[in-house]
Amino acid sequence: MKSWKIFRKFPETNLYPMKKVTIKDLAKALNLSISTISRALNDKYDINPETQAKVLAMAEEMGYSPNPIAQKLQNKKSKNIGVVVPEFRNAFFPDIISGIQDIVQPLGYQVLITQSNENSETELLNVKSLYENMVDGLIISFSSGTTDLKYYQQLVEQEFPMVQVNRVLEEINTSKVLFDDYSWAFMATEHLILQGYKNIFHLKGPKHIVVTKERLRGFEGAMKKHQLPMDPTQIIDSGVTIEDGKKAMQKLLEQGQKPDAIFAVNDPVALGAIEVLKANNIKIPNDVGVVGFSESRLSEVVQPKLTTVRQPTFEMGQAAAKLLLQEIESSISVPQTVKFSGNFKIKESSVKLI
Amino acid sequence: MKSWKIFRKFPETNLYPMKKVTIKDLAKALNLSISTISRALNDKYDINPETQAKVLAMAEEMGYSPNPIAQKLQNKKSKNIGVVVPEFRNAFFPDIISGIQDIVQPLGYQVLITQSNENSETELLNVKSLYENMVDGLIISFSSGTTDLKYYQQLVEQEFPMVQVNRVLEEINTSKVLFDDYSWAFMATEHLILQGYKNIFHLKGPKHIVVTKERLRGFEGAMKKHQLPMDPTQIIDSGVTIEDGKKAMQKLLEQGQKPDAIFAVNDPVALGAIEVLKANNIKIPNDVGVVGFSESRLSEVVQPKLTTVRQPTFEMGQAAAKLLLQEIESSISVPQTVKFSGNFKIKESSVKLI
DNA sequence: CTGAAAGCGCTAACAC
DNA sequence: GTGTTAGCGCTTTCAG
Repeated sequence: MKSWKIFRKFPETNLYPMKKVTIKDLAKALNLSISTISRALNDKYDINPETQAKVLAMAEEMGYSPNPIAQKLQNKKSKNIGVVVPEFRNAFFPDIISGIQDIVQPLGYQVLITQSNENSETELLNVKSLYENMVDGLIISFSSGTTDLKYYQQLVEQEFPMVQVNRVLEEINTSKVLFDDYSWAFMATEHLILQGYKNIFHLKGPKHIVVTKERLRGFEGAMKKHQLPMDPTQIIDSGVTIEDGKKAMQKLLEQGQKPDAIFAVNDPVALGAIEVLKANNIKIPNDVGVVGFSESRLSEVVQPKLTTVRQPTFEMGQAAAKLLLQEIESSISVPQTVKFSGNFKIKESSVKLI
Repeated sequence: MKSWKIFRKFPETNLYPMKKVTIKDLAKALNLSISTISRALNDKYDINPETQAKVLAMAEEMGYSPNPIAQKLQNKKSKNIGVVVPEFRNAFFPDIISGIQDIVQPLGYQVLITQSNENSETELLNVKSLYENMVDGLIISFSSGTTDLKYYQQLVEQEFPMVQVNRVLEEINTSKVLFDDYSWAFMATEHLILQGYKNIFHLKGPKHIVVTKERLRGFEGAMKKHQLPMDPTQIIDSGVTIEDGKKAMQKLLEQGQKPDAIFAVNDPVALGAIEVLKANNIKIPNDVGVVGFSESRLSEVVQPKLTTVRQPTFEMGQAAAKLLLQEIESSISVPQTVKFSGNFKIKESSVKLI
């Protein structure tokens, strides 16, 4: 077993490589007690400035750096925050994470990222591990299939700082950062309607995800507002990947359905649909208009360019981080919900050419 | 300051929520010494099976789970492994991470992921934090600009388990997991040549990255083999993003250059080039052929579909994890280099239509 | 087979 | 101002 315990002494320098230097070593070197060292290092009020200067100098010289493990054991605080996301194959969560880091790093917090592959068990393991490793708080976005909330509920009861982003579970009472999926799905659908499309189909995402439900609701709302006939067959179960989009579109065509527009739950699904449409020689946007919902950077690349709702992922990450820090650093904290707006990128896929 | 110290007692259950239960509590409950408890929990040889059974049962009942922080402080082992990547906006590193998790999780290791945004300072912070938090080993892929290797060299000297993937630094003597960029760049270029393209340009990546150099070398090798004239102006400095590709292509056209094919350092750059070509009404593949190098899932989406080299990212992650575990769990370990092969996806962008 | 005691590196009363 | 001491939760000698 090669382990941390191996520290070879280098005769040339007579130094142990890297941080073997502890507070004790400093104490010995300066003929002071370890508590004095600790006080100096932590800039306590009851330390003689001169002593402190000496200690700091020596610490520098000997390359001292504190052992965060020992500090955690003592303080029950780590200056680490944990992040749990279901996937990062799309740009969505990576961007959120960047936003989190942007806020948190300047304040000296370290971000530990964990990915659950849309698997609830892995997710639970990740959360437990993060928690037991004493992160000061958690930013979490749940996997699509998570139903066993016991552990999470316990964390909440215990007032463990936590905020949910995007893949939110209503039942868990923490601060939440959301995108206003309803309104923007409404708008996206309305855009199609205003462009003259009438027989609009929605390729729907996984059932239990709130985001999915909201986008569906937005779709239905817009259809209703404009009194377009709507039939359950216009809502197609799909998923979140290009593959899912392909399958859904394929099935739709095989069943002889004739949509004149598609509102997809997200961009990858929209792209899958586009691919199938193109393969079947159906022209976009003239035969069929398509609108997506950004979760990736794909919309810019596909031809025709995809009309889509852009979400401020980076800012959502920032918001989540701010809420979490607030909760970590203050004793009272009421769960808040922040809902973000996006913007609508109208491109070729939904504007008929004359 | 809300902190870990807050544990409210729930009168209904008379239980402290979650793991407040320590080895001590178990000892008290069973009237045994803490060392006996520890032995039982750790399945030591010198424990009475019956005692052990009792302890285990009680641990279960009281919902005991060990405090990993305390264990680390004692053992200097954490069953955590740290991962440092420069970015995860492309699918490349996420896929590698999935591969790592695939190997490591079944063995009870937890993966701590860290992202440096191509920033060497953040990278160093991440590594330090991971190291000080006593991960058992590190899988690292360096940022493009990293030049200060002191800290990393120290880690190596200290025989801290470490393996490099993809963004490798020659000077750092650890196991390495690589893709055979040279051969596949060679092959990609040769493919263009065999398709009849002659005036082939290479959109090159960032200078100091080995991967970039290897792909350039492959390009040059193939050109030389087929005795195609090659001029320094055929090698264009670019970057790694779509934007970089656009700029490079734009500049190239503005300078009046007339390539009949492009070999791009990666897919995003290829896509950028394609976009500019299309905008200038240059037909792909007939006027200009394009080949990329997969680092994303974009190649499937663009039109025309992009010929590209696919890298076995998941497997590379697995390999890195295996090497690292080997190093962690055995005392002797000679740095090894594993070089992966990929496969070549020939699509529309490089096959002239007749 | 089990218990007592030391110690991992650090912080925080409590003395002086 | 500084030193002494205890203790965070755990593992590991060392006795018995």
